[in-house]
Amino acid sequence: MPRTPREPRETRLRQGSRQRREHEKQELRQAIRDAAATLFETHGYEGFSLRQVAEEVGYTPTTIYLYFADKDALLFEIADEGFVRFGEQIHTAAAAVSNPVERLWAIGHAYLAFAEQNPVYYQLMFMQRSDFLLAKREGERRPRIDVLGIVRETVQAGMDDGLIRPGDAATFADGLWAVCHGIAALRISKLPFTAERASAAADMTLGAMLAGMRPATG
Amino acid sequence: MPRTPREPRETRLRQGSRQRREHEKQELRQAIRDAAATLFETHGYEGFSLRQVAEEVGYTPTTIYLYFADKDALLFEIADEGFVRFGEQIHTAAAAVSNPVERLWAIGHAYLAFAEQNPVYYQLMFMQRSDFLLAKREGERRPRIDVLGIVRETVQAGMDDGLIRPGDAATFADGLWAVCHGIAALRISKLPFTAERASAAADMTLGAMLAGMRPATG
Amino acid sequence: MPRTPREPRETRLRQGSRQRREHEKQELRQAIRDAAATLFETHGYEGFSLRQVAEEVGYTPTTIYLYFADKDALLFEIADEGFVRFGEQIHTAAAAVSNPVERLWAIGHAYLAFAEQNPVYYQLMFMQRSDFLLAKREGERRPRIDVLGIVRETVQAGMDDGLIRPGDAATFADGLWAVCHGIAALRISKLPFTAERASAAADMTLGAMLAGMRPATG
Amino acid sequence: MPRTPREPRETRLRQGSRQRREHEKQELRQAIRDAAATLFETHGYEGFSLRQVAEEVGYTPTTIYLYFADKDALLFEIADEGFVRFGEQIHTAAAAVSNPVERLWAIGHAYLAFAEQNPVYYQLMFMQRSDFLLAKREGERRPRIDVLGIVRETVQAGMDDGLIRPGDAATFADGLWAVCHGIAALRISKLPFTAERASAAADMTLGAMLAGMRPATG
DNA sequence: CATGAATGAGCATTCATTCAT
DNA sequence: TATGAATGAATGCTCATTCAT
Repeated sequence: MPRTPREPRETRLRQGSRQRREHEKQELRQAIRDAAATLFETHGYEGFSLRQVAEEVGYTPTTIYLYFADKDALLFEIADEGFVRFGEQIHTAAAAVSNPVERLWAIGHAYLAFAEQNPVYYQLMFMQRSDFLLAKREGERRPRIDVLGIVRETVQAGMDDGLIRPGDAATFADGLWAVCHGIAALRISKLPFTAERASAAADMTLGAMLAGMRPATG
Repeated sequence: MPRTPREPRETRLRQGSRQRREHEKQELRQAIRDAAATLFETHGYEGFSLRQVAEEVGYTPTTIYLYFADKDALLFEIADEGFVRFGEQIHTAAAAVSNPVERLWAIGHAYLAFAEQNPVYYQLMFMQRSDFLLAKREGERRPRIDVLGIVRETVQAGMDDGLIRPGDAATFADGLWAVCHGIAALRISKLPFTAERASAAADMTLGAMLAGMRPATG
Repeated sequence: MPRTPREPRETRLRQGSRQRREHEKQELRQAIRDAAATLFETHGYEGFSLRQVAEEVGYTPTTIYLYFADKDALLFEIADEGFVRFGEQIHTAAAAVSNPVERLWAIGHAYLAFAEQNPVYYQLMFMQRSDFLLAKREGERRPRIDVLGIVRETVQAGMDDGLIRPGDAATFADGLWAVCHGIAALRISKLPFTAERASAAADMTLGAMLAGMRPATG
Repeated sequence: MPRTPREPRETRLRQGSRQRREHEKQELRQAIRDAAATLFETHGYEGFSLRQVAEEVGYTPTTIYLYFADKDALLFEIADEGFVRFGEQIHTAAAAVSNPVERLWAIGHAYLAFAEQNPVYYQLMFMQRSDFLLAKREGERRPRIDVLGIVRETVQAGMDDGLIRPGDAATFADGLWAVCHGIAALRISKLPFTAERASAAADMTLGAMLAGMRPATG
């Protein structure tokens, strides 16, 4: 068996060490994000400070700046992570059904499920720092899924198929967004909306808009 | 850098105090509230500080504490005033029409008009400090109008009259609230929703829920 | 003896107390200025911080802001004090002699004496924060003496009297200023200029400009 | 506020490092010095930081310490370079004329020209860090030209030739230095001295000292 | 009723420097 | 030779709040 030429030992070590370090680095980076999200949840957007994040992860405030350029960059990255996850979940839900109306139901439920399960992210993405939503960053990492675009297309398809009363698809999509956002926001704002009550209101409202089609899920 | 040196805060305060004699004793409380409301509307929730309120009314920060327990109490009164105005506007709009469906249309439009015209208040009341919504403070002065209750009753009346498809009136009311809040919140969060687009989405969605009844107002 | 009507005791007390307080206030204010000047001398302009000033006077950094609006205001006030003292000393020296050339000698010596005796002030006024020199403040306390103007007038008088070779009085005045500033600045910059050496150079140079007139003072 | 989030410092550094391969090993020291000088000229004394220098040359801050003991050492080299250039320019100007008085004129103008064209250097060398002027560091590379010595010798020659009124040559030289430094410093301190006004004052004053000899240049 | 004086906690950010690798 | 990770010390400034008067 021909001996596979190997890198000298030292090089291997160095590479291994580099990988490990890179790994540790990514871990701390994630730890910072997590701590930030936690604190964000605890103290709210206003009472969220880099110092506390640093203390939470057990590092000096200065250290945070080794991983994130500034407070905004950290927040943006959290939001960005949220956008990606959000887009994926919506996309997955939408892809599971083909009938336009059922797909809109699915999207609506996925939207609300995301907000329910990730209130911190949702809050940052759509309530506190909605400016991130459109911010074009230089180093934009992963392409974001255009949720509103998907909804519009689906609405248009539904109208074309005669499943949805004809009208302006964009406006209809906006309406769907508003409904979902309204319910999510009321939930997050800790208004006296139990999950069940929110769910009932959502089904009721979406049902009215989608003309009595039964929800695809639950 | 040739920055014109500022006077220390104290001096600035003293100058402000010259303007104050106009206020009679008991009017001070109201003056504080007014100044607070103005500043709040100008600087928003985060940029709202007791010191600035004090400076604005021409009194010492300490003095504020003679009239309000703390910053939160003052903030609560601002919100409270918002709730009162909000309730009045909704009530007025609702009282103008008797047909239940038309009344719901009217309420919806009044709701959105309030949010559009008083975004800072709306934000405080329903987004930033929604905990105020139900908080019963000792100093609660005027009884608030129970908007959601009115909506529920109106929905129930509509169902009773056969104008609205039978169902749970409370849930229907929640749905209406969610629609309105969703649109208001998207507007306020500066998402790319022009007033026109928001209006169209509102009419579209309310229209779907209220089964094609025409809006009472343009 | 008619009893001089007196203020009620309480009022007298209050006034006394107010005066005392005002006095204490002015004392602390001066203490801050002094501490600032000291630190400025020790650490230089760059290494001069409000926190250190606070520590020096034994108060919290916050307290400084009760007396000065910000760092710049404190520095400005120190410089301002310097300008006043500077102007007075120059003016006094100038007023003591009437012959224009002797007066210029006197002014020159007074200038250098001020710089020698108040290096911190001189440095702030003419080297580090020369922007203060022309800054128009709202609350300008005392009118500053226009030293350069006096020099110009005196030069002009000297030229009119045939004591100084005819020419542009303003340019001549600028030259005198440059000479004095040069010597003062070299001294302050701790260049290897003993006081004697500086004094000799000053007399030599002024002597050349003022055509062999003997210095009015030592 | 929709601020485009920055990359963390580390990432920025890594990008810079791509450009670096061009530097050969031993040239790095010079590269650092060059970058430092540029940054120093751009940001001035206070705004000059090792991190920025490192970023500029595409290396880690730590690396700088392999070439320079600390920030001060790097700063010293910048000043040193300034002293060399300064000495060369003065020397060149002085060598161009042989008559002592003309030579002094030439030196004076060269002095002021250097200050005018390299204000940041002049400031560092003669105002901010005049302690460097005499400091003998180990790494002192090129012998500096003894400008003051040249001036003294030239003055002495002028006195010997009967062109300058007899007196102490060293004191006369000090006076010339003071005049030039005064004008340069007033210019640099941004006092309201236009270049023309400074030039006129210089010619006036030097003229008085050098007894009416015409300037060698312009 | 109102103030003046003062505080302690907090904030984002930058910097020079060190140490193990 | 060079780096990556981390730190500790600063800085200017603002804020809500307290306490004695």
